[in-house]
Formats: sequence, structure tokens, C-alpha cells
Amino acid sequence: MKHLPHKTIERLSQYRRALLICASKGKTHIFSHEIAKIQHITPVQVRRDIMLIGYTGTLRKGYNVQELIDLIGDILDTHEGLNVAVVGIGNLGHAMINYFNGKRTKLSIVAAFDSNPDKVDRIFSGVKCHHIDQLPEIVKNEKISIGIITVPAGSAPEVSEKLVNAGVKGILNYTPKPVNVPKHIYLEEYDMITSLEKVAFFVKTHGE
Amino acid sequence: MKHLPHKTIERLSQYRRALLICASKGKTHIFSHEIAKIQHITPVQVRRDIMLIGYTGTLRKGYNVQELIDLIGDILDTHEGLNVAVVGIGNLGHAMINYFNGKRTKLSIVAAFDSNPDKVDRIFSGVKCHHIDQLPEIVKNEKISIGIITVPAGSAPEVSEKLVNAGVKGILNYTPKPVNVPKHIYLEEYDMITSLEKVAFFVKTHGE
DNA sequence: CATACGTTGTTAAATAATTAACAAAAAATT
DNA sequence: AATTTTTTGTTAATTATTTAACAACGTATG
Ligand SMILES: NC(=O)c1ccc[n+]([C@@H]2O[C@H](COP(=O)([O-])OP(=O)(O)OC[C@H]3O[C@@H](n4cnc5c(N)ncnc54)[C@H](O)[C@@H]3O)[C@@H](O)[C@H]2O)c1
Ligand SMILES: NC(=O)c1ccc[n+]([C@@H]2O[C@H](COP(=O)([O-])OP(=O)(O)OC[C@H]3O[C@@H](n4cnc5c(N)ncnc54)[C@H](O)[C@@H]3O)[C@@H](O)[C@H]2O)c1
Repeated sequence: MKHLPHKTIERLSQYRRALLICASKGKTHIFSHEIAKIQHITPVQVRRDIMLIGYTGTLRKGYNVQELIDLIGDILDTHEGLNVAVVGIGNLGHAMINYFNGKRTKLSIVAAFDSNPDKVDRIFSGVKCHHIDQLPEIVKNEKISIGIITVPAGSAPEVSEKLVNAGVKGILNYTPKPVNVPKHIYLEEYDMITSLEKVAFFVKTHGE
Repeated sequence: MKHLPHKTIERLSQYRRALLICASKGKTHIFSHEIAKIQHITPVQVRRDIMLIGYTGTLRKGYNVQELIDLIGDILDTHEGLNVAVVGIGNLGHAMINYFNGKRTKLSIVAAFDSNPDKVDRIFSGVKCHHIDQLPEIVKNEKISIGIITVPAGSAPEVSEKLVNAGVKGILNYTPKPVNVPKHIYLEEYDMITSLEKVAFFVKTHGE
């Protein structure tokens, strides 16, 4: 298994999410068409993705749920796990921490940062918030390799730079301001307004 | 101009976001490579997208910022605008309303819904929260055509169904639970954990 | 005035992703 | 025991998206 398509990586994450629910319900095997139904995609695509990761199901019984979960874990997770920091504990940052907490064993939000003294030293859904000036030190000590940016858009570039300088390897930017990072840093950006405008466009054109 | 690629639609939304900032700074013209720089893409892609929407810049001066904003508006927006509702006013729902408020003239969040009596009848960042049972009536009266789902995952299918029955044409689901909608409804789903796991995967593999 | 430069617009090529097609095989059915 | 059914695994075809190539053409420069 060499180069998994980006889209396959995304879907593996989604498959696992669905599979974990199946497993918790006591389901031991699952067919490609069942996974496909849940994810609104075709069974072929599911089979192809699973082929790409080198797993083999049993004919007429489908895939073993737990084995597939474990194998996806081998691909997506690192053995020791990765640590994550959230910078900017406003509405969105707080929502993120609260949502993520305990959802994955191999990815943990271990620190939060904010510049507002009212936020500093408080605990948000189990995660301590530190002053932004302590970021370099804590990122290093806690071996944090991923940063999530949820500060106001104007502060995004400066926060991004701080994260990069502190040694983070990946950034997830939820600010509407695109940030620049050296190319050895993996950057993912998401803006809700783009999604909403996309929905609006298709709503508009579908009616035409 | 017939079928714009989905990816082009997304980028048009992003271009406009960047262009609006340029315009507010008094910049009247912009080159494809400047837009490209901001969005971390290639100038060719920018030119190609702009070609697809039928706009023409001036050689050596680039594109007229305001004209381009207006044209993107013609494509993405409807003349009368579209109304949006948010269902589930917890951390994320509240953050959404707060963020979106006033960002676009042609898309407005006009109503919020929740099942919790503590939330009902309160105003969140200028948007009134109604009881979920009033959804059908309000969606109809307010001509709401897009619904954003930010309830707990377990309630997503039921909320989705309610939105569809009420006549909504597009849904943006922020729940990790994929929902099923009839195919004439446009559905967009987003989960932060998938994004984070994708970043983690590339952080992991880059180091190998 | 001529030449070099920078930028657009567009077609063609390359790459990425999805979908179709179908052989293989195990289980179920006759 | 033979046949049908069902489902996987895989290759091939198709479609979507990005990237490259380059002509056209103003503008600037010598
Ligand atoms: N709320 C949403 O749904 C939503 C959606 C998409 C994007 N966004 C974006 O996410 C960002 C955060 O949104 P929000 O609603 O949580 O905003 P917010 O104002 O509630 O929170 C921002 C937080 O960042 C802190 N902060 C400011 N400057 C900082 C700095 N330099 N270093 C560290 N911390 C700093 C503030 O003290 C505050 O706590 C914004 O850029 C917004 O555009 C929000
Ligand atoms: N918080 C995040 O960053 C984040 C990120 C991605 C996804 N999500 C998802 O978004 C959803 C909301 O997250 P949250 O942190 O805001 O949760 P939350 O518990 O803070 O808010 C949920 C809200 O929905 C309301 N609600 C519950 N059932 C309802 C129903 N049937 N009809 C109407 N309202 C109902 C609740 O009263 C509550 O106000 C969850 O599914 C979560 O998994 C959250």
C-alpha cells in the first residue's frame, strides 16, 4: 500500500466512525453496501477503498467490523498518539474542545491557549487554558504536533506563525483568513460560509 | 456558462471573501497571481475559474475587484436572498449564529430552533430561538430554504426529516451522524474529526 | 519605433477520483 | 450435485479536476 488518495483518507475516517457505532451495537460483520448506505456513497467505492488498504473481507459475510476498525487505526493513527492544541477559546474553540473530548484515543487535545486573561488558567471541558505567550514552551514539553486555530481572523497569521515556530507539524485553520505556512507543514482550512454558500448555490440552481 | 465544477463554486466563495477585503482596503484591481497567493493555489486555476464564469480582466491591469465581486454575486447569490435556520442552539449552533451574523447580505440566518425550554424564546446574537415544534410553521412563513443542523448526533435524523418535511431545499449537517434526505435536497456534511484525522495522517506520513 | 515583458484567455495534456464491468468463490437453493 | 444467488476483489473505462503550454496583446523600455 503506497499512496492512498486524499479522498480515501477522509472516507476511512468516516468509515471508522460508522464502524465504531456498529461495533458498540454488537454487530460483528458488515457488507460494503451497508457502509455505503450510511455514507451516501456507492458500494464499489467502499470496496475499492478497502482494497487499497489491503484488507480482505469474507465472501458472503462481508467485513469483520473490529478487524477493519483496527486496520484503519493502523493507517490513520500513530502508535503513541498525537497531541493537539487549540488556540483561541471563544465560542468555536470551546465548542471544539467540548466536542472532541474523549472521542479518539490516539488524538488528544492536551492544551488550550488564549490571550485574554479572563480565559487563562481556567479549565474548559477538561483542558487547561494557558496564556498564548507560553505556547512555545508547552508545545515543546507536551509534544504537541497539531494546532487548531480559532482566534479572530485578524490574529490568525500571527498565531499560525507562533505554532509553526513552536514546532507543530500540522495546522487546522477555522478562521476565514487563509494563513501561509512553510511547505513541510500540513495545512487544512475550513470556512463555514463557503459550505453554506455552496449549499445556497445548489439550492438556487436546482430550482432553475 | 453551463456547468461550473463543484470545486470552482467553493473557490468562487473564497475569492469573493478575499476580494471583499481587498475592496475594503481601496484596492481596485488584482492579478490572478495575487488571488492565487492568498488562496494557496496556482494562478492558472484562478484564471481558469474566472474564465469559466465568463469574466474578462484587462491585460496587465488584472481583474477589476468590484466587477468580479459583483459577478460572483450574480452566480452564488439569488436576487431576493435565501433564508437560513439553525437547529440546536448549543455551543456550536450559538457559535455559528454569532459568526455568520451580518457577513453576507444575500444569506440570512432568520430563525433558530431548540427543544430545550431554557433556550426557547431567547435571542442569540440577534436571532430568536423558537421551540422545535414551531419549525414547520416558521420555515413556511419565513421562506426558509436552508437548514443547519447542530443538535446532538442522535437527534440529527429526526431534525433532518423535520426540515425536509417543512420544505427546506438544502441542509448543512454538522453532526457526525450522516443523515438521509430525498435526492432533490442538497446535502452537505462536515465533521471536524475527519479533518483533524486527515491532518494527523499527513503529519504521520510526512515524518516517515 | 522596435523589442522585451508581463499578464490574460484558452486549448491540450496530465493527474486524480469515481464508476462500471465482471470473474471468482462461498453459501444457499433446487 | 448442479444451479442460482450474493458478495468480494480487481481491472478497465469514464468523468472530474488540475496543470501545462502558449498565443495574443497591451504596456513599458530602450
Ligand atoms: N463561530 C463559528 O461558528 C465560526 C465558524 C467558522 C469560523 N469561525 C471563526 O473562528 C474564529 C473564532 O470564532 P469565535 O466565534 O470563537 O470567536 P470569539 O471571539 O468568541 O473567540 C476568539 C477567542 O480568541 C482569543 N484571542 C484573540 N486574539 C488572540 C491571540 N492573538 N492569541 C490567542 N487568543 C486570542 C479571544 O480572547 C477569544 O477568546 C473566528 O475567526 C471566526 O471567524 C467561527
Ligand atoms: N462542538 C463542536 O465543535 C462540534 C464540532 C463538530 C460537530 N459537532 C456536533 O454538533 C452537534 C452540536 O454540538 P454542541 O457542542 O453544540 O452540542 P450541545 O449539546 O451544546 O448543543 C445541542 C443543542 O441541541 C438541542 N437539542 C437537542 N435535541 C434537540 C432536538 N431534537 N431538536 C432541537 N434541538 C435539540 C439541545 O437543547 C442543545 O441546545 C453535535 O452533534 C456535535 O457532535 C460539534
